[in-house]
Amino acid sequence: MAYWLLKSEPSVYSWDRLVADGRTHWDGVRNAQALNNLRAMQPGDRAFFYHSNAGKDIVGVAEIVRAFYPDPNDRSGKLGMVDVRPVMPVPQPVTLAQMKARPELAGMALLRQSRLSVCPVSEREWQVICEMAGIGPETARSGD
DNA sequence: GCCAACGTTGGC
DNA sequence: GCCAACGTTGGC
Repeated sequence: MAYWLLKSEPSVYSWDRLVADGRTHWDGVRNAQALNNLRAMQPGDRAFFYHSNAGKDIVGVAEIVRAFYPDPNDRSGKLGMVDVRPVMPVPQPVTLAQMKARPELAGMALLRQSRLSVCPVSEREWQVICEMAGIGPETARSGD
């Protein structure tokens, strides 16, 4: 199982909306690197849900429930999406500033490439952030 | 194939 | 609102 981080502007698609929807298509990704990350996702993988621009914090944990499949509306055949569902909100949102302050997280793709909207997260990074968020990593893993 | 101009993302 | 850090486009 792999770990990821999904960015979304709350004004465009918020965590609350994902919770209300119960499941959604994670589409609209155009950046080649972000698309590569999407393609690597497998059902059961976990992802932090990060609010960009407004908030700038991790507010929830989501699960990949369907691997990459092509976007039927894309003629180029390159674009695609995965399906995700909410697992749980985090008791303590973790801000970008808090993550920047942790040496263990200095290598994070999120911090190194601010424009990357779909980022990989290492197991170590996942554990550190879960701790900061007030959730046990095993809780985030088993879900529900 | 280079590179200037332009567009976009997202932190500040 | 500004701007840095990209990515993309198109003329040459």
